[in-house]
Amino acid sequence: MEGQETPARTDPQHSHSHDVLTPPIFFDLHNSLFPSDVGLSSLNDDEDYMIIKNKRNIGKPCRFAFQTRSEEDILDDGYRWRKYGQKAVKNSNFPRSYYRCTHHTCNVKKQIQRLSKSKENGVVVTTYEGIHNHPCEKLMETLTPLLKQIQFLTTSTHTLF
DNA sequence: CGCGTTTGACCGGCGC
DNA sequence: GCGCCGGTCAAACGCG
Repeated sequence: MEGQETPARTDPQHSHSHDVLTPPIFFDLHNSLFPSDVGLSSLNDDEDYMIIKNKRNIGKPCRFAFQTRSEEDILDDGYRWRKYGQKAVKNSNFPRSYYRCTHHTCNVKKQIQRLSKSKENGVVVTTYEGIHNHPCEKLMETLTPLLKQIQFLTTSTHTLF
């Protein structure tokens, strides 16, 4: 077929690229924000982010989360992760997976949750917890497109720190 | 054989 | 106190 004008596939450069949809939302110890609830709440009432407060997270390291759109669940952030759990969550068709950084002495964790409710099909919520105490393995060039998207979104919209 | 995933058990917090 | 729900453990398994 040489007249392929509208193949059903999405856009080029895509299959394992992630388009960043939201700026990273930071969660610190003081205002007790839960990024995983961001994904859940946008699942529940299909609305904007609903901030869930007054849960105890004393001693929890800081977290941040953002959404991307991709066919793949895992976005390559340059670190190596080992999966240590997967759970079905309420009001979601897709399970949530739990990853830990493979470096010993580094206990950074992340959650990956795909949301399928509402029209937001193919949106993945990635939540990071903690700060790496070792350098990234991959070259920075491979991460630059992703970082540029995040930086753009951070500066062009108002975020809460 | 080393390393990562899978998967059910387990556990602790929270609400009723 | 009990049951639901989310997070973690760990043994078995898979794969290079």
